[in-house]
Amino acid sequence: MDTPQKSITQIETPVSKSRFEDSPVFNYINSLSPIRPVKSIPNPHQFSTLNFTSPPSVFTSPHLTSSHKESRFFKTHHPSPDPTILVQESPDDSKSNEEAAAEADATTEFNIDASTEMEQPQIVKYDVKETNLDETTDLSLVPYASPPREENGSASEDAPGMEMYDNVQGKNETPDWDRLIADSSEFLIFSSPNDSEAFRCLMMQRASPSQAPSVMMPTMQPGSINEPESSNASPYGAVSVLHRGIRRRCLDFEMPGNKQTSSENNTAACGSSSRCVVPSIGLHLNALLMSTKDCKTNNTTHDYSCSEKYQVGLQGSSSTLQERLDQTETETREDVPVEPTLEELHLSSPKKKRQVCLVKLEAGEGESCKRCNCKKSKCLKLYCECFAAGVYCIEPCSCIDCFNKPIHEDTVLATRKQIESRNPLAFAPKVIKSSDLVLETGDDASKTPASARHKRGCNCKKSNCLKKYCECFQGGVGCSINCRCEGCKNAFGRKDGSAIVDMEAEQEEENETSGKNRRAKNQENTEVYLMRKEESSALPATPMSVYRQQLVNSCCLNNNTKKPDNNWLTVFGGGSSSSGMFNSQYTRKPEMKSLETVAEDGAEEMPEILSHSSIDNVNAVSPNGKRVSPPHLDSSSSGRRGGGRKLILQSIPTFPSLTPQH
DNA sequence: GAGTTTGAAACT
DNA sequence: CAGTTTCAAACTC
Repeated sequence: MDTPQKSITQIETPVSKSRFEDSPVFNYINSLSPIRPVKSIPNPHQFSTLNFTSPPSVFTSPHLTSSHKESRFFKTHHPSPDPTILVQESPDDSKSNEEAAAEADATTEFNIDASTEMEQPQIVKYDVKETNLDETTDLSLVPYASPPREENGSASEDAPGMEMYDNVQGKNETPDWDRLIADSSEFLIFSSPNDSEAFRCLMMQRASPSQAPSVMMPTMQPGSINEPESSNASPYGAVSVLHRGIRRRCLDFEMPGNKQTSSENNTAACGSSSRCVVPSIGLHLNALLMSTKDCKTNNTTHDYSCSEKYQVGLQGSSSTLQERLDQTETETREDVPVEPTLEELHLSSPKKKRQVCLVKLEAGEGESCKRCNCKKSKCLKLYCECFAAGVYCIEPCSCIDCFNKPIHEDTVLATRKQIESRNPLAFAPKVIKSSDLVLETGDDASKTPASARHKRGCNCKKSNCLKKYCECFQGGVGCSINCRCEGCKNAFGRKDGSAIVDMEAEQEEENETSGKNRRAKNQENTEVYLMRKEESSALPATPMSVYRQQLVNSCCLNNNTKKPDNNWLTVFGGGSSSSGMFNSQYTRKPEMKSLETVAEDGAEEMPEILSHSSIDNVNAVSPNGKRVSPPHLDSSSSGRRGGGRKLILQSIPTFPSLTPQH
């Protein structure tokens, strides 16, 4: 198996690059398109600062194979242009070459991960270009990838949103049409940034294929590791590097509104709890699968929500990107006031922050709000929710002696690696949230516990799986045969396979033996349950579903080329990488075919397919051996199969072993 | 907010 | 692999 290093070497080698560009295929492709290849800006320093000795991806995780991170790397970079950096840089072309070079270098550091030779030059070019963005440009409006386009590109009118690129980007560059198209669709996501940064983040995650590795890796640049996070004033070369790690984290949670004023307080925004509102992308697919709930929840409890605008945007038929852009910008500015409210809500006090988070979490936003309170684990154990979720601890965390920070990257990586070696699935989503539609369909599947399952099952003894102590319950899924719980009364589905119980009945039962407080708590649980149930019914209508599929697709497809083994992890972006910090989601169009083909039931189907498969495989490959027996919880699956839904397991990309291939 | 309970994670 | 300890979240008062 090719090591990333190998690939990198190949890629970075000028010879390799030129060879590629000179290849008949390349020439042929060029001849077919009016688009002219953009030569990378000659930059002698381009790779000079590269540090190829950067720690093995923590995330060694197999998905890190360079072959997977490439394509959209620049997107990862782009969507989250460090506002700080931008501010520091000259907004116009007056920027000195030196600065540009420096930026290019910084970018290149990121690009180490990239392995697509073809993109190499473009990446560099883009980034250099990026520095020329008018600082007044709302970053949120800048497409992840702002493919530079050729000066006289004649296709501008044909491609919606091209004007946008013109406005935002400089010219002279060749657009990568494939990317443009893809980006356009993604860009639409931002149609209403304020409506749901969660949504946006989800997409960012999706659009940040290399996020996983890059999350940590890029920040590992020498000299940056020990750089205090507050060192905004340091030369932006270092800052940019440093901030990349931070930004990664911030990015995921950063709210659109923050972006707006990013030039002023972007740094602060990084520490802002506002991020916490958003489902951290890249995180466990659980969050993705529950994402529709996010919208629902947001609609009722927050100012920003998933509105139909997304649908409009997604459909992309009624308005051009530019229009969407303008609208978005307007909306973004209009919604600015919302931010403070949320901020207040979250920052007023740690406790409060957490509470809000909890609400979110309960609503299914998953790890996005992970905030720990670790005191002894240094946030380097799975006890730490942040660490477990694959995200760095952030300011709102109340942890003590925390090592789960970008500056301790090495430690984090090492620890993570260690944990993964012990249990490759340690960082995989605990709950494989499948379609909640099961509750709705009414087919035999509904007679069985939710198809979603806790990966390993719970082991509750006293909570009866009715409290959040129970991971199944917390994950909003029913207990399964995998669970070793006692007295299971999981409202989402009992271990014994009985149908989802009526929460109200359960409630009554509980109330009879509980005091008021307890009743209130149960009410909370009930709400969670009901919300999820509601979500089920609304699932098909939510635009999120579309993205869910995209996300899932990326997750799956990205690992498509991996060796067959551990399908489950493949599905989830590769176990460890399913989490924000280590997540790797790539989009490889050609590889999407298989899954798309499978997804005959539409967007909603994908997660389910994956989930089912996942479940099967999870148990099959359970590293700790605790749950190696084939799951029998698939009575639901079979039921669904009978229901006309095709679950083609073999179509699911395989998953590479989490441990480095030898 | 302090203390208790709980069950996963880690350890032996 | 089972038993025990540690840990931090969830929960209670």
